[in-house]
Amino acid sequence: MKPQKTNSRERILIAAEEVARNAGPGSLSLDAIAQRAGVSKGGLLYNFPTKAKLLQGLVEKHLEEFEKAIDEGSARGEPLLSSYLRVIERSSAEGHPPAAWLFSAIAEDPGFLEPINQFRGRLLARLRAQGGDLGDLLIAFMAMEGLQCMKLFDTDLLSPQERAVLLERAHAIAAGQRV
Amino acid sequence: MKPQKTNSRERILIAAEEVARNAGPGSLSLDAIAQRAGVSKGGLLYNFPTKAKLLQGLVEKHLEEFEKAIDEGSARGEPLLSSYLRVIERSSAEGHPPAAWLFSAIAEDPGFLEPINQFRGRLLARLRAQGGDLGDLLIAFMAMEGLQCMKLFDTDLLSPQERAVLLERAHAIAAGQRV
DNA sequence: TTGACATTACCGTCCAGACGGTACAGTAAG
DNA sequence: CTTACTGTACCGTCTGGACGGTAATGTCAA
Repeated sequence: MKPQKTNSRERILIAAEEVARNAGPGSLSLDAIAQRAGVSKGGLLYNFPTKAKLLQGLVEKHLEEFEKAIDEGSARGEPLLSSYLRVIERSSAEGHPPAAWLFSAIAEDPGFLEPINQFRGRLLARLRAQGGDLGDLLIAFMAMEGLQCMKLFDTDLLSPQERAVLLERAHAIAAGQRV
Repeated sequence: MKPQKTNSRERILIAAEEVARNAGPGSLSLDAIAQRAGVSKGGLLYNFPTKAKLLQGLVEKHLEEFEKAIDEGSARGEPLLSSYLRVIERSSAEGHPPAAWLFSAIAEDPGFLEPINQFRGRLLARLRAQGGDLGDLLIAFMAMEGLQCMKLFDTDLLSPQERAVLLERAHAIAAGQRV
């Protein structure tokens, strides 16, 4: 036997995302996740003692990845709004998996939204602190929220050209920011 | 006996919204809805033969209300974007119940999003047809989508002043449209 | 006017299945 | 001896939905 140490956690988290995406958020059961992860149910519950902990793990994982992606650009001296824009842009363009698991989490307990909302609140606070025209900032920020939301709902209202126009406009606004 | 005819349907729909809001989207069970609506489970299933039909009823009801609210302003010669803006504004300001039931519906079957997405697609098409600067239109539209999404998640990232600034900006953009 | 019957609009109970979680014995690697 | 599991068996609960009633209302012929 080859116990893969604690990176079973990662496998389980990824399996959960896949199950939610393929079988629908309503079919995100522990059995299904365990099977997909190639782990016994006992093993799953060894890593995540409850379903709530597992969902929390999903939320944290995604928040960490998102933050890392933003700080990456920020470290390169990019304006924060531009970093945010770029991350949204990339995840919006790539066939990135829509976070179907989020719907499971919210259905289970709307409290899972709190860390996400806090994260978004902190991000907006950092943006506000960078100065520039408030109206410009807000409309660009909210438009990006709208884009992300569209992705979450797996919709594509905008044509590629339109998305390009929108992002160009947002980038122009971001360029007006002080770094 | 006083069978309240078909307006039991309405009562059930409203009860479902309340249950989802109060007990959480994960607790939206037929029993809970029936109890809240003051109807037996059998009675509920008489009006909505399956849970899916009930959720479909919720989607349709909301889409109808939304469309009515928009057309109301449109009939007064308002630019379409302004109507849309006004509806979002009002529902965003009022302590309007966040549509927690939507999460139940999506968890049950992501297909429930389709009529909603189609509706939004039609709305955007109508907006495009009105002319005006595409970048302006898109950024205002997406910002409103973002606002609506925030409401759905029951978050309030923006202060009242900020929301005012945002809406003023959006209205300015809408004013540039031909009627 | 009245009785017969059909329809409508519900009631209340029951059930099979799924789900989260527990318990526990075993096992292989370090 | 501990860590990191596997595998199976099981439990209590909840849920959607099927089903068999039943009272009020509507219809229509005699």
